Amino acid sequence: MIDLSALKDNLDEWQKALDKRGEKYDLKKVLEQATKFGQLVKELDDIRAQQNKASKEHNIVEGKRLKKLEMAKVKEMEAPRGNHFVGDVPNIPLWDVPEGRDEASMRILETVGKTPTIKDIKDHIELGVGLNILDIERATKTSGARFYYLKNQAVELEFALVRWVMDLLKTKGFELMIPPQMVNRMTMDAGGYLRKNEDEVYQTQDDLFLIGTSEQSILGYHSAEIIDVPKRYAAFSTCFRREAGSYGKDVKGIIRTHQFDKVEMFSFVLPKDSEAEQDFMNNIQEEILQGLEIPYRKVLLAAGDLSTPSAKTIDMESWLPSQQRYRETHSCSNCTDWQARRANIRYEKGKFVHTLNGTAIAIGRTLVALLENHQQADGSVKIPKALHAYLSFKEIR
RNA sequence: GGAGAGGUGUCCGAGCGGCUUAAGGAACUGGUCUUGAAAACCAGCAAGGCGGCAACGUCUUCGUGGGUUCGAAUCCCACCCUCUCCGCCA
Repeated sequence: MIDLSALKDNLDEWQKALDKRGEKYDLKKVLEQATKFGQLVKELDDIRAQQNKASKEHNIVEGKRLKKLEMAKVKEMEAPRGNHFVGDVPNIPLWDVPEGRDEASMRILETVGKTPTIKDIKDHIELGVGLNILDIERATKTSGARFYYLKNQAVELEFALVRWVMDLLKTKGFELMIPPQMVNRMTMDAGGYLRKNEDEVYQTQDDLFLIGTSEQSILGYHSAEIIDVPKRYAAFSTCFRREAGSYGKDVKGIIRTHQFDKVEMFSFVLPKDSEAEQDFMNNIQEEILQGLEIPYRKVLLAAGDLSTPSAKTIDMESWLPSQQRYRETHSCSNCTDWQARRANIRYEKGKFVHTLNGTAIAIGRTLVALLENHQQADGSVKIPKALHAYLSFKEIR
């Protein structure tokens, strides 16, 4: 949630920044509605004060009169929410986030690694199926589109990747975590993944939601607490995404699926440290990609591509030979105080922390990049050196 | 899933329609005393919102959400969670 008192002082500036997202939010009206709501709260408080006094004096007649007033006021307050509700406003993009959306507007910050020259490029499906480490067709039988079975060396490879990354993050000062993969409504909403994003998450009949990223459960871990910062967590979890609205996109293969495993980094920091923390996370992501010997580029997302809670997002896009283009495998967002306000996480009384989240490794897409970039002419795949200590084989064939 | 017992401030714990402004302990903070510490004694001590420079005022919060009532920690309904026992289970 955005800071209303800060909004008052920065109305024009914030409106300009928010407009970069390309969505229409009228902050002036948001402020007006919030102010009006604040007045109603005050009026209600006054009525209640009188009413409490009357009850204390056992003044039944006056009490009855005030109760009617109170109920009317409550009704009045329930009505206007909606149109310009402050809770619906996404985070305000930081100053250096470019305007617009999609490829044309994002800023490529850096391109690292030499893209491999491969004759007769095979895509990850052909490679994976040929090596008997991936089965998508049978997953369609059991579960439908956008699911897959990992098999044999791919399974070992996943465990090796997770273990390698966890070891690395431990040395970087992260606490390791395996969080709940279902969270309640309050936790999901604090993260910013309900309301207009609700069709993206799976819901159960018990009003629990399957997490789309462990970001959601880690945020909730410290909700309503005053904590010492910085605090850093590295969490392994399966992630579930409905992928509603992405019909036709990436239908083939395992680039966009309903379920995948991921190690996520999450930091709670002082407001003044959040920019540096994003650099810190980016550096780790680059260390991981370099360790995997995958060519990548670093991209500053445009405002229109930001998720609701994010004020600034930097992606790492890995080279995919079969598509001859870079595709997102890592993402890192500075959510400033937006999630912390909703989850009520402070570093001292009345002062909210900043939260950041970043992919350490997302198995599905990383597997795609690994298979395709390290494929050999005979259909086998070389394993990068960094993982050798974690595996009993140096190639998949 | 079944049966029973519970969920009260940092913790323990009383309260079961208006004497609660949530008793009483413990812990914590300050003070007296002491060479120092402990003990003893005195005082302070929940969080959040709103108004105010402040003193202060006011509202909300006794697992959560509804309801009854002028008035609810207390009564009613639903749900959640914890503990004990049984069943089931990786």
